[in-house]
Amino acid sequence: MSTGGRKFRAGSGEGAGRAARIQDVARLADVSTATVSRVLASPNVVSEDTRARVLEAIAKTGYVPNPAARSLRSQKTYMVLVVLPNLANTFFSKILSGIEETLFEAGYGMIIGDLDGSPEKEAHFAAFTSAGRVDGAILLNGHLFGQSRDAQGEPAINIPLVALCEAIPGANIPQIEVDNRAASRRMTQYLVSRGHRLIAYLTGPADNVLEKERIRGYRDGLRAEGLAFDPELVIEGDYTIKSGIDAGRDLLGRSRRPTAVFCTSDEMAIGLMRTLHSAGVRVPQDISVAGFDDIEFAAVAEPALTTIHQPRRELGQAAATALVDLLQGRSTPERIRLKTELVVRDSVAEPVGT
Amino acid sequence: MSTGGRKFRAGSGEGAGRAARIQDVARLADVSTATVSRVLASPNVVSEDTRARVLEAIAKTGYVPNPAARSLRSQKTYMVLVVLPNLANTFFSKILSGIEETLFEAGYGMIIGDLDGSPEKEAHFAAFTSAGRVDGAILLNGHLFGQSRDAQGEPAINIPLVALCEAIPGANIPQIEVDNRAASRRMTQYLVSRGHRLIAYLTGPADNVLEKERIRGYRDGLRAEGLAFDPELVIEGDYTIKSGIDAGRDLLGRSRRPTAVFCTSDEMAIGLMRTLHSAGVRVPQDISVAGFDDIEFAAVAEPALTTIHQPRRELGQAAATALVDLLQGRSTPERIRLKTELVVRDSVAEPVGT
DNA sequence: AAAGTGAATGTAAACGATTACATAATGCCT
DNA sequence: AGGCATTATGTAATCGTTTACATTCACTTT
Repeated sequence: MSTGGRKFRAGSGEGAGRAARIQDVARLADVSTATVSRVLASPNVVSEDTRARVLEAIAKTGYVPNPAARSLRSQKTYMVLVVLPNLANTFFSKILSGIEETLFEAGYGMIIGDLDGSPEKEAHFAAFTSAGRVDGAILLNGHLFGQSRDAQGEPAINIPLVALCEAIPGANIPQIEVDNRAASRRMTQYLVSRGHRLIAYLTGPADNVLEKERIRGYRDGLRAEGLAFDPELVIEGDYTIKSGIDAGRDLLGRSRRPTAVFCTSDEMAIGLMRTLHSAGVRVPQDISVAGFDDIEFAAVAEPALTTIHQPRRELGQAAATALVDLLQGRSTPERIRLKTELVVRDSVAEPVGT
Repeated sequence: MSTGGRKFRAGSGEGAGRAARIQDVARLADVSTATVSRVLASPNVVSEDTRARVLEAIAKTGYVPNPAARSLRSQKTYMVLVVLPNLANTFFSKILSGIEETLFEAGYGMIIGDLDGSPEKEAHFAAFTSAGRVDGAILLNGHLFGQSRDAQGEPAINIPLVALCEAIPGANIPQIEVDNRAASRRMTQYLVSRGHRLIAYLTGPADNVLEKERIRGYRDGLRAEGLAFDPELVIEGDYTIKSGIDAGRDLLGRSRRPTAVFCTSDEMAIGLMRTLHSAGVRVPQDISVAGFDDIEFAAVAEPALTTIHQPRRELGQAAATALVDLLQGRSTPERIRLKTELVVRDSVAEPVGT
């Protein structure tokens, strides 16, 4: 068979008849379509034997409700949009997994909106959402769809939203996150406790709410230990391995070299370690490196990375649960904070001469 | 504000009126709804000034077509399902990125179906698909939804499908993949060319079509170099870091230790290297390790991993393009093969004593 | 000038469910 | 026995599009 035209939809004639409709079921069970609908939506209101008959007819016909019709009438889509800054980022995969899992159990589908740094895409997903293609959304990007507002001053998007990981300032929506500030402080203090005095800080995008929290934690930790905050020691990255590599170069070019680097993502930490290693600088003997997230690769990096563990799957689950609660008219806490943990591995040691 | 009940849908009264419908636009532009619809679907058939008037009305009302209604009537959803075995697997992220990107440009949304090893989920997505919630699907899992068939013996799912990465035996659908066999052979021969004679092979699930191809390539390579295939040297994993770690333990326990290990995923290779390193076995001096995929972490692993590069984004794009072609009634090649490349880094060296 | 053509638009019937409202049947109470 | 809940079911309007078919009008063509 060559490259001829291809269509997979069943031909118009033939046996493979159209999918069964509610009518077909109704006819077969000798009831009205309303009853069939009720059997599915609120089984308790229809009598036991009718229900049995209908269910049998459903099984026999292989009936599955047409979602478009259902959605049109009931104004629900049973779809949730998950907006994230960068799908290719390892950090998100397990979170997505957790979201998907929970959503699935609740009968919702998940649509992924990968922003990938494009404002055009953001606009698209905003339109997508306001067009009613989803019942709700989980936002991992710290934005509120450009917060456009319609003529009345109402938020343009008025479906349930949940902010995950990154709080959205001024948005009156539930937030699921970890205590970034506390975690960051904890790591900073740990580094100090190991004898470090000159601790560089490799941050993600600085305008990031989450990063603002973390850098606060870093400064908290410094202050608590009686150390001064030095802006020169702060380097801005974008969470990627590459930005870790670049930061490493920057650091190596400096005369006053820190004895430790605290990175706000494991990927950056791993990239950084790569640069250091290639330059013959040993981790942790010459420079200690700490990460944030505890992605799978952190444990198998060489040296194994000391980092802050984020419960990624649980974060996803919590966000999805909150959203589903909202969607089903239940209440949900304003803010959910999950615990992080400092996991000590091999990338941090005492600096020489301490 | 405390944890009270929350609903975000706009209240029934008030200004924030319902979204504009096609009726509203039609009224405003003083045309019929049919004309409005035509302006959107086939602008060339409506006269220039009418079109202008309608477009203005659309802009003024902020009209966005209701997807459920559109879908109900036209029997299209503009949604594509992507089924994959494990969302948490790094290998897929960039593929998904490529798919999403291409789908997005063509005006399609992407729904992710994470199988996560659960047959229950597979059934769910099959039902989901046959319920007409998506126009097509990309299958990364090497299965065809349990190939259930309806009474007529027709395949249960009759929408356009595309198999990505993993060919689906017996399924008459386009396949997008790399030449696994050739790639595997290439790596094997490279290993031999570096002086290895005892090359262990860490495979993914053995019933996997893709793995069957790869192990063939491994045997091809061995044979071409005059070496015997030894089943004892084959270890089965599941692509994860953990299975690499386990395989490492297995290997270390052996009396007849291979000088090189070829792993069919980078994640396994990295896990394996971790175990070796922890046991004091040096890579590549004591044992060489090769991977497959060339994920981001391969380049920054320690030592940097010699591996087979798969064009992941391009694979995703190709699959999405093929599917969109199908969806729009165009033809698409039966099979698309993308090129892999052997990327030589630092994890393979000559064995001592060669 | 009658007939035929083509372009632009309108009319109204689908698409397949949900659900407010109406109706019928049953049992209970006084 | 008559009225009143209560329960089970049916009737039909509705959701917002798309699109087959009909109509109108302005030109050609013979």
